[in-house]
Amino acid sequence: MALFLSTYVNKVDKKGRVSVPSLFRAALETQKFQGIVVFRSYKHPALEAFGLDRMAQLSQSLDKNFNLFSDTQDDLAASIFADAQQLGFDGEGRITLPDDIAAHAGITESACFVGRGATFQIWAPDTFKQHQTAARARVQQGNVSIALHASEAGQ
Amino acid sequence: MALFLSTYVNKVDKKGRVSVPSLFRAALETQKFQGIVVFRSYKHPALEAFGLDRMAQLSQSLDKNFNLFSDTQDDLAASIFADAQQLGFDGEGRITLPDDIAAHAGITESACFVGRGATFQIWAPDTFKQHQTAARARVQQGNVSIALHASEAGQ
DNA sequence: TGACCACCCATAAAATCCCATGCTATCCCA
DNA sequence: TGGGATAGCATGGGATTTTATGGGTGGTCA
Repeated sequence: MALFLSTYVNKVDKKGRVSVPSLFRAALETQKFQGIVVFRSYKHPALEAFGLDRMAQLSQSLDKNFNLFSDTQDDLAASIFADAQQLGFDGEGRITLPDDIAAHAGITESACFVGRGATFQIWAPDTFKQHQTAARARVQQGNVSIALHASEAGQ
Repeated sequence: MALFLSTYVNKVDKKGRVSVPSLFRAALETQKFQGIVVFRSYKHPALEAFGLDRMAQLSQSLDKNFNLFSDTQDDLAASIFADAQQLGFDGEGRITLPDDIAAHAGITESACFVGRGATFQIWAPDTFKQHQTAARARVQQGNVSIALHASEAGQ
């Protein structure tokens, strides 16, 4: 399964193209569709992204557990599928960000690719810097125990 | 499962390369990705490190239920996965420490690899010496419970 | 026709590979 | 037991390749 780590800032050129970081591409190279799926985050001024395989998985899980999800989550899922776009890599491993999607994240000159394990996000660099600082502070203040527990359970 | 023991100090060359101690490499040699994952410690001016397999497991354990909706997970992901870097070994078993990561630990000329069992840490040698001395002093003062607690929590 | 898109090629910077060297610890044999 | 040979490891520097980035071109579809 794909694993996305680290943070990369790449430039967006006049045509709206951005290089997807090489290691992210490597994490997806076993998939049939050479590209990514992107949709607007409902919670942040950012984009959520991952491989097409995972989108198929998400679809299955929602389908199977139809009754288990709340109406809210159901609506969320629906909006995700409606909003999502498949963006294929060009020969150099770039994608072209559609305008509306880029606008939601405030992306203009450069885009920040943020690994989140099984998925990643795309932010405007400045916006992400603020978000990350705040998130790190919250983790330091209280919820470290969860992180340590998960880490110890891992191996 | 990987096991990291003992402490080694190795030099960082002009290009930012450091040899990973041979026994640490041996502990990872069964893994597909020949290299390590490194991220900034929350508690110390040091780096946390382990194999990619362990990171994948951590990702899975956080990801079990397609939890796109949890705030806590959001913060954790932003501070662990986004911060982590995959550093591959070169032909001689070295990694290249990125500047920002090295700066967090104050590493310049040499790096100190500290085995911690399933994981290890990377410190600036002097900083680690002080840290170790301080920890020992706490024990000598009789405040054993605090010392033990600190040690268990991720020193 | 004109906007858009999928390919193709060029280039500079950065990461990676490759080979050489010295040191140390280990082995081997007299 | 001593001393030379040997193998593994850390280290250094040059060469090569990958990556990100920029621009061009021809085809496609409205």
